[in-house]
Amino acid sequence: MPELSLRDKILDISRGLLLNNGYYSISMRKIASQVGVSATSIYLHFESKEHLVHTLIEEAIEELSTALEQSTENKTSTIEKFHALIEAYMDFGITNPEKYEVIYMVKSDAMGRYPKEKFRKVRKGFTLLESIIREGVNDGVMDVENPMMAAYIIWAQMHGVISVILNQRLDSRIEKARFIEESAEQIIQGFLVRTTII
Amino acid sequence: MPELSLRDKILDISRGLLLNNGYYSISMRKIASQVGVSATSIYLHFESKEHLVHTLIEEAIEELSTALEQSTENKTSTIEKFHALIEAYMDFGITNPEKYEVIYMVKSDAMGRYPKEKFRKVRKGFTLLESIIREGVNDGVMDVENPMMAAYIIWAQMHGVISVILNQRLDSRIEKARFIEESAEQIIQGFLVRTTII
Amino acid sequence: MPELSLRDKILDISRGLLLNNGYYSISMRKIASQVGVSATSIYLHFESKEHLVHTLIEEAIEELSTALEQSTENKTSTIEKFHALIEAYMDFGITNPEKYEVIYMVKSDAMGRYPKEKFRKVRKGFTLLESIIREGVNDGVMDVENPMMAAYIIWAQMHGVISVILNQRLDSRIEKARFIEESAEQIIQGFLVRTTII
Amino acid sequence: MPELSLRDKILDISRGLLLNNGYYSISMRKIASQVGVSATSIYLHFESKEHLVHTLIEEAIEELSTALEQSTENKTSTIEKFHALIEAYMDFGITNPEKYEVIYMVKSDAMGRYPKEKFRKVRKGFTLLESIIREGVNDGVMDVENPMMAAYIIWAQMHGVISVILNQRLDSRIEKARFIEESAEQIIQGFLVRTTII
DNA sequence: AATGAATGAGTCTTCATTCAT
DNA sequence: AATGAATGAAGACTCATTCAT
Repeated sequence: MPELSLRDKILDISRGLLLNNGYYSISMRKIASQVGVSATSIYLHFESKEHLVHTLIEEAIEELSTALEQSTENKTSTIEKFHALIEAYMDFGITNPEKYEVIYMVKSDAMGRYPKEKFRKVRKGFTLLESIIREGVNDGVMDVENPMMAAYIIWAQMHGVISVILNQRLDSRIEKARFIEESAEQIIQGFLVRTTII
Repeated sequence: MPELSLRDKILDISRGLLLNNGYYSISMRKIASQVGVSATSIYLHFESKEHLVHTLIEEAIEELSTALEQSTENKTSTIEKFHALIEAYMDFGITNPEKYEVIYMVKSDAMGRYPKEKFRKVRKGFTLLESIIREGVNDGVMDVENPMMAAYIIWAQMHGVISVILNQRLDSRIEKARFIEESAEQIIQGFLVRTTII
Repeated sequence: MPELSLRDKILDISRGLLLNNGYYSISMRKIASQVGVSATSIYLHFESKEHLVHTLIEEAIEELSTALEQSTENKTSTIEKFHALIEAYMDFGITNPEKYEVIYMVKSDAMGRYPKEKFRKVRKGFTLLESIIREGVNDGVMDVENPMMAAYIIWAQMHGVISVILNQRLDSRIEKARFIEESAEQIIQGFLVRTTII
Repeated sequence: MPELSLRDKILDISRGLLLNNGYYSISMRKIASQVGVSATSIYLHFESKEHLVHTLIEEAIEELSTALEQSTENKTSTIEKFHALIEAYMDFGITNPEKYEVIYMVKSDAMGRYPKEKFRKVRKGFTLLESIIREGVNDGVMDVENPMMAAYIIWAQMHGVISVILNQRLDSRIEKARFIEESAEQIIQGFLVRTTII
């Protein structure tokens, strides 16, 4: 039974607290008190609040990135990869709300700018999507003029769908699972060649 | 040229500051200092920080709501209305970033719950979209099973597109205007009947 | 139907508010808001918060003083006067809690020292008590060595009884009216000559 | 010579400041500045101003309670106990003005209600007085109809005497010590059987 | 590896008072 | 006689951080 290290406990609690209200919603005291240690102890693992939050962001990016890469690994056809990648992204957002939102906190003026070079890793998943699209175009299964643009549009749409769910903006009459499924389908179909059956 | 009233100046500055980090990112002091008055003076116009933010939200909702309604007023065909509504929404988000984001701050646990009855107005624009879709289905120009679901998907997609832009996540190689245009087109096409020319 | 003047309304409200928590418990704003005028308006009648409170004290002292003097006016025997004075004092305290307590606020460091010369009027009632005692000693009905001392003791005892009641420290099993009555009787008897019947 | 702990210093200073004007007269800032620490430091020992004041009240009640109990411990006759208890109460009030007054601050609307169960301890001393009176009645040395009522009257009278002194209302021509002594005697005599020598 | 004590700066808010109208 | 706008000082309290142990 591997005990969570203090460092990881701190990250866990912080991530949870962060969800509510961004950078300002967490305080070293609150984290410490929830973890069950003194506030001072946090400084043994993170040199500042900013460092702590940066770590959080870094790990979330890393995890999302990995999830995206793995999703396509054992897929062969382009369409399958396309499907898998989109599903993986949506899945990550829905099942890891805190981690997903943390990635989108980077912007905040509150904390010192998140180092750009670290942020580049987010683009890895993005590049993957782009290359799948290119592949699809080559294969003749996807109908896209500008693959990079398409990748951005897809990403934006997925982000919108996840946001709506995470922010609990969905009408109660709509079933979450169906909404996700249909949204994904809608996004995907928008970029496939329309095979019209005469 | 009528001077902006102090009340309006306060709202303006607050809206700007709010962009950064939600409810906690603004402070009465910061607002006051930027406006150029004492912190106390704010209380002559707003009874509390919460009241101030609620006012901000209320005004933003009102404005978006109006923009959406007006957008379809002088349109005749369903398709035109559909186009117009989507364009109006995207436009509002892009040209009024602070107001757009303020509307999406409602959720925050930080401030006392935003009164539900006021929030209902947001849904007005939404209902408008839904009814246009129903109209389109009747007219045979839109291919939609569940109009409410479709409306939500459209809304989510638009929100995603706007978010990506407002959060400056767009690659510098992509031109903003084209991105908006193509995204809108993509969203719209996804719900129209595919008139296939054989 | 003589309308209360604004000045008097202010005094009335202030006196009520003062009851709770001394000098700091009232604020010009609260008074103004309860009276239904702007805070500024108070300054048309009182030059400062201190002046307002001083006025309150002055009027309360005046009123108590008058009540004590009148109580003995139509009494003939010394014993009757003694009884009347004690009853009047207790009565004033019980029926005018705010006024009674205001008199005892003088001490407070919070406001500028209440001018001593004005405070002297309190002593008028006191002197009256003392002279009645002297009279009683002369008449042979009161058994007192040092009249001034006796007057102080009587006064202190009455103050204690009133305080206990005003501060709601009385056990609920004790009836207020009986407590007052018996206390008064106890105080009085303590200073009368014991006429022992053999 | 053990240095006073910061906690105790804070309590000491607070008690002194409290004398002036009740709950509102003390401020965390004032206390801190007099103690010579930052205002923040107070919060290391007391979680709030209310908690601080409650502690003050609790300790004062405790101390008075103990003093009263001890006063009668090595006394044998009822009269002795009666004397001792009254003397102890008066003594406590005169020698610990701040502590005495703190006990009587409980009422204040300003702070959150002082927990009733803690306040019950005040009544312990009171019950002691009542039982001594009952004993005296049994022994035939005290002339009292209703012991509880008598206890309240005695308590009220003592409180009056102490208040007069603490509020510096005593005429300068009257010697404090004699006033206390004579008041006590007056109170005591009022409840003893009058042993008349024919 | 961990903590209690300490603090300066900042949080929202209330206060008495002034001034122009 | 009355007020709205304005403000500096002060209120309780929280924060991130440091330091000695």
